[in-house]
Amino acid sequence: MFSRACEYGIRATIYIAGESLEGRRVSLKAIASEIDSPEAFTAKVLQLLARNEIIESVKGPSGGFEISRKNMEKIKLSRIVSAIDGDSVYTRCGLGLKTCSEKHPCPVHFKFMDIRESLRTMLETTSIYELSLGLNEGVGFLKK
Amino acid sequence: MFSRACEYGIRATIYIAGESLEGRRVSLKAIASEIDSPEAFTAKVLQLLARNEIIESVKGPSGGFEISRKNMEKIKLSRIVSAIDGDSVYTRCGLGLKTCSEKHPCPVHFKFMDIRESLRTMLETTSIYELSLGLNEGVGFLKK
DNA sequence: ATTAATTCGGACAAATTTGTCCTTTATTAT
DNA sequence: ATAATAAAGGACAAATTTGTCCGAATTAAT
Repeated sequence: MFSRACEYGIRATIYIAGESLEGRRVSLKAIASEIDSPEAFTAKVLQLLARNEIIESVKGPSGGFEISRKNMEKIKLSRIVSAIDGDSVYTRCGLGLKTCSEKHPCPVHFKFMDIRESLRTMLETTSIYELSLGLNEGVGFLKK
Repeated sequence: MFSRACEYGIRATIYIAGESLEGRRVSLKAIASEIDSPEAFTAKVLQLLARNEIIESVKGPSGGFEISRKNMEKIKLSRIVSAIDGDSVYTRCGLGLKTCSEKHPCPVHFKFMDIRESLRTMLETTSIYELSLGLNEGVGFLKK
């Protein structure tokens, strides 16, 4: 569904949000450890998210990553997915046809339409804030 | 969603089915041309499908690939997907967690559940036959 | 000012996926 | 039997994704 990079990105963002809600800024090291991802690779993903203004990064001692309450409410899952994987999840034909459309559908076009559409809706309406809520109450997990 | 190999595999199988319905066995060359895929790579995918008894292959002059009417009705999309991509589409956690489950859910688990489930249902109920029907009437397309 | 902590960014490396080429094997037709 | 045709299969190559390493830049604390 999503690339590894994207999975890490979503997990990292949710974790950062959870900590930000408690007033804590978190380091790369802590993030990679908490979401169980390779540190250096995760750094790249975080850079990308920061450049896309999904999270904020602060250099230097006591630096790290954070996300404002306002942003975690405003930013939806779809923003992260687009930033990392592009829009292929939404637009790519199920069978990989370049020109697939209502007017020129591949054989599975109408079968996939509803599923793709509900995925899109879900991604576009689910906020980071919402996803971070369960975390501190131990309802949702980001690793084993 | 699916790998390239899987996309080619589905397109190829649907094409073969469409031709088999008209009593024609088709060559690798014809398949690759008709579904607009790289020939040698498509050959590998077809081998895999044949080994999984999704299609039948015949060597020698006037050989090629075909699929019986009975099989195209019996075989569902899910068989092709499993054969080529494995079952990750069904089982892999949306965020890539090894241990995600109802009891130990990732933050998007319940958001994804319905979508994943309807995808599974769709794949498990859609037959090759069904998908090949539109083809010869020009309703569905396998390339531009 | 110096040092230490931390992200940034570039270059590289490994793994996986995608794709090609060529020889072998099976089958048909002559 | 022989030749021609087509898939099978192995080895290799290219592209992409995933992952690592290390020095540079920035910032905070002393």
